[in-house]
Amino acid sequence: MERYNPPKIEKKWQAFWEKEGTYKTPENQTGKKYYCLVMFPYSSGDLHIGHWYNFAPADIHARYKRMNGFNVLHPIGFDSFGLPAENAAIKRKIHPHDWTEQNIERMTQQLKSTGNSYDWGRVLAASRPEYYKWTQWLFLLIYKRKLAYRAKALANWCPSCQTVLANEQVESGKCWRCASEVEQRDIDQWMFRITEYADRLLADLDKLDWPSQTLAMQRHWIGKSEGLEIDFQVEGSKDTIKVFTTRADTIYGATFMVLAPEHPLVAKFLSPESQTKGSHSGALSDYVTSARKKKELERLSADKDRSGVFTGSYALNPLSNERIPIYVSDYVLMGYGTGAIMGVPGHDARDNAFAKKYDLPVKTVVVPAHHSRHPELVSGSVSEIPDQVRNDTEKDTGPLFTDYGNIVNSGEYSGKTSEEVIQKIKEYVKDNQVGDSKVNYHLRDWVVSRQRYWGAPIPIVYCDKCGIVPVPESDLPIMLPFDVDYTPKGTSPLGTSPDFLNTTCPECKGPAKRETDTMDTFVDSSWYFLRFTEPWLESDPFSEEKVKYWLPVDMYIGGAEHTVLHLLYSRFVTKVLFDERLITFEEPFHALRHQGTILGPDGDKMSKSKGNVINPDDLLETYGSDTVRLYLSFMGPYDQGGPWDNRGIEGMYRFLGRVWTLVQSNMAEPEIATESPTPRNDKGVTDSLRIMHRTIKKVSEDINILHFNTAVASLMGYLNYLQSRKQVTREEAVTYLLLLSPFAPHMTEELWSLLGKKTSIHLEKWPVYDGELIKDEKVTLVIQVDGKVRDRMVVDAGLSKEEALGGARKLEKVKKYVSDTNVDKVVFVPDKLINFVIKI
RNA sequence: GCGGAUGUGGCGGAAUUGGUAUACGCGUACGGUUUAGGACCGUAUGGAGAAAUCCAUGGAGGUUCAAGUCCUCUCAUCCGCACCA
Repeated sequence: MERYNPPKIEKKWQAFWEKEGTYKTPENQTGKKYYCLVMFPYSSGDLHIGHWYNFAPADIHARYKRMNGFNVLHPIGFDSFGLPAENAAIKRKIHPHDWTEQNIERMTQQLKSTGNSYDWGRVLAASRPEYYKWTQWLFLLIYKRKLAYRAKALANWCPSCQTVLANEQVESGKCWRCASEVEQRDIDQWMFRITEYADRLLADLDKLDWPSQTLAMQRHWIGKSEGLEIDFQVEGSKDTIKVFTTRADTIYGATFMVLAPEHPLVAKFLSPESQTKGSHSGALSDYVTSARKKKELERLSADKDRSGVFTGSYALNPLSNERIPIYVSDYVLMGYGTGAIMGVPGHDARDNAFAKKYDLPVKTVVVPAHHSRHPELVSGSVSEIPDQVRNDTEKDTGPLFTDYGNIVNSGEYSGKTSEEVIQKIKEYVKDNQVGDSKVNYHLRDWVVSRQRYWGAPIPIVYCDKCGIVPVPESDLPIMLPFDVDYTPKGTSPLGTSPDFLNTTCPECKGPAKRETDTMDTFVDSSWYFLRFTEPWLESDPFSEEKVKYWLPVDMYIGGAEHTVLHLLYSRFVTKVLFDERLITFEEPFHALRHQGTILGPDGDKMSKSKGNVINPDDLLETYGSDTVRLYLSFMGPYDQGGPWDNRGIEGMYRFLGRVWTLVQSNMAEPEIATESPTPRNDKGVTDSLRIMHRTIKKVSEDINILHFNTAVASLMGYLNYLQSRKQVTREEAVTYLLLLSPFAPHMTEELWSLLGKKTSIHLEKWPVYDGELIKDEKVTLVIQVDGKVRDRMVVDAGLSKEEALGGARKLEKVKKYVSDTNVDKVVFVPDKLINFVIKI
């Protein structure tokens, strides 16, 4: 018998599969389908252990589905546009295109060495014209539907790299690359109107089989909040200040107003005519200037210290008619709501802190509901929650109470609940035209333009006569020019290519200039799952018929870091395509799972500086892909990850070695190497048959729900059994190899062929278990007295209560505690336990 | 602060509907095999105790004949978001 030599057999079978097209996606679109997708990797040129952990278990799942008769689509591709290519280009003096293609080449080799069952005929790369042509098409479609627009928007700007940064490239206010402080700049940007889909994106989350934390994060990101917009009149002026509030019930507690420094009215207060009114204008002007200059980081870190300034003006509360001072403070953000708030220090923590700092009055208008029987509170005759009716927590917070409760000190509204008063005030402001209902979202429109080279050019032309003109679809792709100066200089590199920049207007044929920004790479990845259904298609981005068959994705597996952006953008794009009637579904990913994070052996996050990085290429050389796949499956729950254990992987190698030996020892004994089913003995089902069918059941169910660790444990248990018996029938060997084949595709293929099989094990049918054969004939009955285990009895399954009791009472250990007279009652759970409950 | 999770041997972790806690692997110990080491095979392995037994699933209560599992409170760790009015 040859020794188990993974490098040799793995290369052999990888070549075989490629030659035979073993994993080619079936073209017939009849029968059940299964689309198993992993998040296509960025073409970094290095397949790290995190990729393996994402891809190998996903492949195990896909293989299982394939063997269960599904038409499986399990593709791979490259998310190959993006900033690192430009950085590499500058650093290594190699063109981003060449760098990217080299990386794709190298990663392809690495991916092939995993043994994953990809259909290599379907590889796509976002940076290739045949793909980005259709990304541009998508842009045009979104533009046509009036969901793309150009507007000034604040962008993260790195003054050192001279470029705009995406939000995810800003780490606590600093550039991820050079750690310079990031500035906010107003730049003309292309935006997608994702906010128009906010409600649908929120509502449809309920349809999805996604991890709860992912759903929660998307809900939070969309951040729907329902409230009222209410107008406050500025005293002695025609101006009104509109505020947004979700707590209209607290309006009688408003003792001041706050405007964001960027609020349009602030400029008015600074105007010469206003300045004559008071002495506040100098301070106001200084404050506003400094607040506007403040960098993102400072504003964020200023959360403890409330700063602000009085404008000198007053506003009138539309309900109470009270006169309240107007302040400016940067704790109010222009970007949310109306950029103005009513300050309710009795019932909002931030307003409370502000009031304390500037010595503004705090007024209690809501009291906890459990004090509602306190007559003074109900009548509204006290201005604060009396100490004697406060509980300990409330005493700590002083006059601050932020929950809903009962309304006091609020005129005709006193004595009602918060909910009732919110409703009443809504009616009041509508009737009197001082406000209306309003829904706000935290979700912002998606800024899709990037002032960078390595991305898909935005297919727009600027013409002096015709304005913004979309490029006709027939002119796509707008090729990314090769010969440009892509060193960062503050404007888009595409502008340095005159051939690219200068064009003719598609409408008037006059001279025009192209848009020089490229698209956010998240646009590339927002639709790639559709393209996989027919990546070679030249006439369209996808065929409606193929997409109808394959989509939505049945199982989407990838890192939790894409929980918000990629997954939200893909959902948005899918809904746009649905509205255009190009597809028939509204959600792209039916089931979603995230693999956990693998930590270094020391339990820390892997990093080069800590030297705790596990390199899969080294593992491959030592143990082979099958061992790595098995280890990744076995190390723990898939969504949990955890520290790498160098000794653990040794155990997996040993396990495979034992399988290797055991299956081959069977072949040396032809007399038991029969393919006929294991015979039943006279008594019925043999142990070996029962254990086999139980293993089939357990492994099948576990792979189906991605519980790879317990599936492997059960395969190990079965192996231990077979090994203890010291002989294996051919049927057992065949079944064992089939069950193991998704985990260890190379070794099982080798042993399969050594068993004399001529076709690939991976195209075989998955074993089916027989429910009748897994039932026990003998069961262990647990005998408890007062809930404590005292003994056990092995009995025939289905034994009656009477018989079981009779047997149990004869046991010595039971007799010690149980007499004929001291039993209060007996609990009997068939085939499980007897519990004697003793009289007290 | 808000949201989502997790807590079980020396370690990674198992455990349908509440019903044998610690499957499987790692490590360790002893034995076998081997010229030796490694590899391999076998046995044992939660803690205390001579034993009978008792104690153990972060902690404290509760429900139940019975709780890792259900309920209440609490502590710790991880992740995400965060001046969102």
